[in-house]
Amino acid sequence: MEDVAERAGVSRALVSLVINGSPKVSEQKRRRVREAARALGYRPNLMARSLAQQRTRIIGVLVNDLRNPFFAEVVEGIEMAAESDEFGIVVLNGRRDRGRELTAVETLVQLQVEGLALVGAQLDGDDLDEITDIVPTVVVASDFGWPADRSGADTIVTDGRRGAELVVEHLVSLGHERILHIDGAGNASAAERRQGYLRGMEAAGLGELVDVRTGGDDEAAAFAAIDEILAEPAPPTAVFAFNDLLAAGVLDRLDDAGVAVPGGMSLVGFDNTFISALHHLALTTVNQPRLTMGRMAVDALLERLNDGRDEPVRHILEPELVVRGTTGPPRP
Amino acid sequence: MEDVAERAGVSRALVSLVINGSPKVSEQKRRRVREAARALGYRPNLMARSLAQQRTRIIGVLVNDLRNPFFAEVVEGIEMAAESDEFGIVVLNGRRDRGRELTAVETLVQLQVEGLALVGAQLDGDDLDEITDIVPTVVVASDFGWPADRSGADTIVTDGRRGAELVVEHLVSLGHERILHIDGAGNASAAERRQGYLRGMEAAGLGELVDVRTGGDDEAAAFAAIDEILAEPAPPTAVFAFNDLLAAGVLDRLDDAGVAVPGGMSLVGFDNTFISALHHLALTTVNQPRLTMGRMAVDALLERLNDGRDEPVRHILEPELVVRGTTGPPRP
DNA sequence: CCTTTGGATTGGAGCGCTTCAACACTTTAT
DNA sequence: ATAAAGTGTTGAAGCGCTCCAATCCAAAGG
Repeated sequence: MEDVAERAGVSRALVSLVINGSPKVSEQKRRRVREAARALGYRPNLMARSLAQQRTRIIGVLVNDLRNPFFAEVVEGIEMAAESDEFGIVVLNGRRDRGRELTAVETLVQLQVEGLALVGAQLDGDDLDEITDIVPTVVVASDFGWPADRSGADTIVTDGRRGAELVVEHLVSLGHERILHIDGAGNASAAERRQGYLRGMEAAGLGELVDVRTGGDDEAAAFAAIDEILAEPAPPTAVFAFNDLLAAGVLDRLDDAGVAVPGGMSLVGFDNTFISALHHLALTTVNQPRLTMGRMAVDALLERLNDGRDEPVRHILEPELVVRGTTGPPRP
Repeated sequence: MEDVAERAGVSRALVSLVINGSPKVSEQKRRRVREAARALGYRPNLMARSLAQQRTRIIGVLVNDLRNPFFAEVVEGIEMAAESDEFGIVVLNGRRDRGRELTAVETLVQLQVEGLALVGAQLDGDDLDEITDIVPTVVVASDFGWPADRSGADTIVTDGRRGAELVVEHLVSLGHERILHIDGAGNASAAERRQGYLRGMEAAGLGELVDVRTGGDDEAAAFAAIDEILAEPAPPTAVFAFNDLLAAGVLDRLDDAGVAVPGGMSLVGFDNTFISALHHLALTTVNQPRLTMGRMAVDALLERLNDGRDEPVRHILEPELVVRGTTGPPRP
């Protein structure tokens, strides 16, 4: 910067003004500075700038698992929204490990991010509590709910309970009764969906037939559960899986076992990732508006940053059932 | 930091030493500093540290498209490798837009990243050339090749040409002759694979039957091409798609048209993403060792950073054909 | 007892930038 | 003509940290 100033015959301060597009600089000097900068290949040091400015214009994003297309798309939504508000984002990947998530958050905080978006985080309420004290935080696509969440974090979720109810209603309307739920185990959204399933079953008068098995959040997690139920005397006629990835795993296993879908078994996923749309899978699922969620997350953060909002906010989006080819009437 | 020093009754310099785990600090003071830091909730400012230290220990990652699971996994590989070498990474998403890629690189450079990994970048040789002058760069999963790449960048790729040859050989061995290639359009790896296809066809004495159509890199890109060929009098008996995503799109379209796979048409993808492994797709494809690629990318950067290597290096990994269920003998 | 030695500690300069008060110079009002 | 009010420009302080050279102190050696 020194060099640029010298070459342009001005002070360092003036260079700074030009770089930052200040209006109060004469055209002439502006040109000369621009030219000198180009000639010297000058690029401002973002670290130094942030330090001096006392702000970074960076939003930190912690994502549960980058390989899950659902999360990847939420992140894209956040990225696009941030970009339009002239914020940058730094994405860190928790890789499904709470410990890693914790250190990632620590890194982001030390990086001085101005806001934090936790996408599908596995942290617990205490963690969240601490984090919120340090930096404006929005929780996306996972719900700590009350009382776990006594923090000041904002929340952007699709209503997992409602989504699950929609699934059950759909299956019931097709005539299913023995509906199995393979859940998301410890996953942050698992509890909500499980609850929705239970309520849906109750509401349909199927409380007796409730059956929940432990799953997880990827293809492999479903195998054991499916093997189990197929070995039983009266297997369910429909399976509601925690998410699309899991559902894909279920489909594979049913395939192996020679069970037709939906002829022998109906199957529903959750998230409406592009996978479910592949015709060969044509998975009935529940849509979550990912891009909107990203947008809302950034907006929530910005309201705190710019408008000084202080009270936490919860946005609960409506899920939408997407009926495709893996659901049909129960086998006789 | 000032406050911590005061509370612990030491100088700021000492606090710095403790935070950075210097061995030359008495146990007693170390404890007092630690305690003061905790009591005050002190967290070092990474920006300030980097500025003072004149290094960031950050590797910048520019990724072509986060939604493509292939890239997501390469990024994970880079992340894991970086982590084990005590580097952080900052991931920016080009979202398939060269302009965005350019500004992303600019941002990363200004962030003072110590190395740059371009994953599937669409930049051209000139761009790359400029970038390499500024920061150590490794190109992963896309190959600019000579002479486009006269830069000093390192390259980590799976041999796309060889991979494509393997595909053709496999199809030929099954008895196919009319083999169509739907390419990756402007995608950075498209040229290599196209070339491999051409060479494979030539080698099999099928030069006359070569047929390449323009595709892209996601599901939708294949639709037009498939509609085209199905309308022709003598459609091919096998399709080799640029990547798995594209292949999934092809599969969908064939499905719509009532063409059985592999009965009516054989189909091969590329990348061996988890999608191809889904039994319902069971896509024959070509594997790329993603985690290894990430590891090698980081190693390449570190060799430049630590060992002062100066000459560009090219690592070309062996692709591996993964035969699944979408390939079989041609229809009669 | 005084000097050496070596480990522990500290002051202060410096990293590259922003920003604010102060200054120089024009233009306008009086 | 002089004061007042702009315009453009600059010097210097400060952002939070690191790190070097200098200093301090206690133990060891003579």
